[in-house]
Amino acid sequence: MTVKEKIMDNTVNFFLKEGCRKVTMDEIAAYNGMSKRTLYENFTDKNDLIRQCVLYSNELEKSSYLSNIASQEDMMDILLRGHERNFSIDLSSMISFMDEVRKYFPDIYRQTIREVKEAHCTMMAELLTKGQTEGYFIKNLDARIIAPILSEIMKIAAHSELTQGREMSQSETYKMLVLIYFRGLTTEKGRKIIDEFMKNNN
Amino acid sequence: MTVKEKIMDNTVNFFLKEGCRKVTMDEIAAYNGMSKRTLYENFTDKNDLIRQCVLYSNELEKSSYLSNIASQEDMMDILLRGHERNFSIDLSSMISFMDEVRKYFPDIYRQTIREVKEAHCTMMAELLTKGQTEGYFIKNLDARIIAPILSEIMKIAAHSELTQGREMSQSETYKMLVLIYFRGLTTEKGRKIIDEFMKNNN
DNA sequence: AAATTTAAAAACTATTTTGGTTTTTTAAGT
DNA sequence: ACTTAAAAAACCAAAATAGTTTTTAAATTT
Repeated sequence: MTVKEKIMDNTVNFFLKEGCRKVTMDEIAAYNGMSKRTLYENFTDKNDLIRQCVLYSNELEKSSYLSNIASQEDMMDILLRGHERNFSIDLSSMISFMDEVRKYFPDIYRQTIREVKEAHCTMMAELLTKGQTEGYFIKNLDARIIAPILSEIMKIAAHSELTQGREMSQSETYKMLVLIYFRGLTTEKGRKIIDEFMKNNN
Repeated sequence: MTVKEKIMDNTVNFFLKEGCRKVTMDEIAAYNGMSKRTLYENFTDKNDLIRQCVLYSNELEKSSYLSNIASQEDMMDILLRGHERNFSIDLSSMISFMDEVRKYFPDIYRQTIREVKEAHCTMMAELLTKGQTEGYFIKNLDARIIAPILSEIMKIAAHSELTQGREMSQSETYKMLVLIYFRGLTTEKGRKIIDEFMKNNN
């Protein structure tokens, strides 16, 4: 891991905790245990830093995805394991980070986040197709429509007012939202596995 | 239909088209073909007008729902017919109207829209339960969780950036989002009907 | 141990952002 | 049409912050 990567790895976490708008370069330098000078030797300015952090976290996600695919695992395993991970981590901080970028760094948003989203949709589409060829999902689905819907659905559980003021947990909501949607995509074969999973996880 | 109801009926449409924030009382009076004086004889102020318009449109929806229920129709018919209507009307204007109320008339939002939403969720929950007792939906579902999720899901199709910049229609998106989610809720019996419907509507 | 390199700390400036004030415009209500 | 209240815009001063430069300290090399 290069110095630059270390900085990005560190700073992404900082951004997720504190947001990127109100965080100052002094604070970032302090958080990384270095002087501003060193920071500026690695990144031309704050925009550059944020942009590269976004790209970096996308790379991490992508490589995790690739290793999942490469492992040639069963589609349903990938799905349910990913699902378990998704509602254990704090998706909402990532989402509000993204929202802040859109609002206060529109250039970065246009250039970077859009393509990150595209990448995400591409992954989803590939997974979907894999599931179809393995016989878990019904055939008459257009991946170009379903994939962005999936991205959107995942966002709601974390983001919306669904959980606020009600007596349901985020993981409960996530399950009923995402798992039920996936159940809607399944064939008999896939449904069995999801129903089994739900039986063991309620 | 009383004068007051006529005004509300008219003004709701106006609000849906133009929003309620920037529309002036002068414009509303003109739109209704009356003087401001007549308007103010029926509503104490703009807040009152907006509040009553919200309640009125909710009443309309509710009575349509009640007549559906009263007709003792098959659950799946209600669902699929309602679904067809939903993606033919312009849900998005209703949603942005609601958003404007939340933003600029928070008092009305707290007092009125919240209970409208509650009413909507109650209807959804009732429909869900009906569907369960009729054997279309799986049993192990908590209506208090599913109902608000359904409301939320319907919003996405109309509202989000899903349809923007992509080559898919809103109705296509709505179908793949809402119908697939419902499909996820179904038993064998309900699934047959949805699959039949999808076969005839693609 | 002196010299050299490296990076942190601190100091500094030039922009940006923010908070508060006044003026102007808009729109409610009579 | 008129009055009044409230919202928006324009404006300014003060604070905060990005980015640069200088100084200090510590590690490394010779």
